[in-house]
Amino acid sequence: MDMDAFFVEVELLKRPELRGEPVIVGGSGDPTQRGVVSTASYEARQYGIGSGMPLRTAFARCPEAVFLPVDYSSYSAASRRIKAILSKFSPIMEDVGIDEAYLDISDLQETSIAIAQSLKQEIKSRTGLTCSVGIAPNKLLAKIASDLDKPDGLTVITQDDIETRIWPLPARRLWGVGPKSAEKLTKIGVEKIGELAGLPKETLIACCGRSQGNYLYQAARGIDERPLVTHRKPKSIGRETTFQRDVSDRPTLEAKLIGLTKDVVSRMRSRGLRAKTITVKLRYSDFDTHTHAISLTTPTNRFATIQETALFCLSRFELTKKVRLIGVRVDGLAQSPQDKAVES
DNA sequence: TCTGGGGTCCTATAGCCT
DNA sequence: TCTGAGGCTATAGGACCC
Repeated sequence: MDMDAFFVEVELLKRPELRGEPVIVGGSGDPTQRGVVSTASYEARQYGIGSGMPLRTAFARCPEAVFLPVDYSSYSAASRRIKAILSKFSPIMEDVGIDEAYLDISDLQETSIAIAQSLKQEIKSRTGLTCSVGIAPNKLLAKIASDLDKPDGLTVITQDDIETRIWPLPARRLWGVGPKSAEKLTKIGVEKIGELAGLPKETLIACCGRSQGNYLYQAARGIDERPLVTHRKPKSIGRETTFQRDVSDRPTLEAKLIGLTKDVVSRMRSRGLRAKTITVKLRYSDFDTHTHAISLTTPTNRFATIQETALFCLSRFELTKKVRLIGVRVDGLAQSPQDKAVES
């Protein structure tokens, strides 16, 4: 299940008079500031505007569009209501970000189509939002199916449909094939998923590496044995921010880093976690991006320690270029001892 | 004037150990 | 004692996803 133009649709619930207009949700909502498009309404997409595009570019393409700031907390609230509805249909649910989920309905009595229809109906009546559903034997195919008939779609794909409906699609439509891999595949003459399926595994491994090569070999045949992951432990927590204007002085970077670190530590604590490794990231004005990391001997949630470590990581950077982004991230997460006791 | 912010996973390399 | 293979961990970078 994949929500349609999710951020935009949630905004339209608050501002119904905007329906039918090109609406763009992204950044601070000010297209003269730095930021990118999170979601564009279907009207805005007609101007060639899509996710990830700089807001300034979107504005150049469609100055009459309505630009709105990202209001993450209201999307989270809507997401929670939707996930609650979904989980009533099947307890075997995998969350995929804020607006997607996989449901395992293998063991249910009703037909898949009937389940999908009532699920769509219930989401629509309870939240006013539409979604698109893909029904298939595995996650890979379900994901592609959900995308074939957007918005408000319902698509069934079976093993027998692979040659006729999957093979004609561009390889880029496979999960895990982004711009770089698509480019590599083009170089060996592959545009469509069907062409991928025509190549020996060794060729794909030579092209894309062991892990992705094996994956592509299976994926092109519609094979995907990955189970649904119903419970996930966080592996890392981070905060990063892009300055409105590039920064060249250390004190400004240090002050911002301390603020970001406070935020990270408070999120760690609220989840009862300690971290072993602290990584600081800088992106320079030319988009060159570097990190420095330090691992502690023992995981901690102590602010002073994490801040000191982050500042030390920052001190290892040479500031020969202006900085556009700074971030801090912690990983090697472990449950805090007292929470462990509570848990067991 | 380009290019967010939250993440996960993979790969390459270097150092250390057996 | 020397050399090399292989495993493991830490680090850095990069691709990708929503």
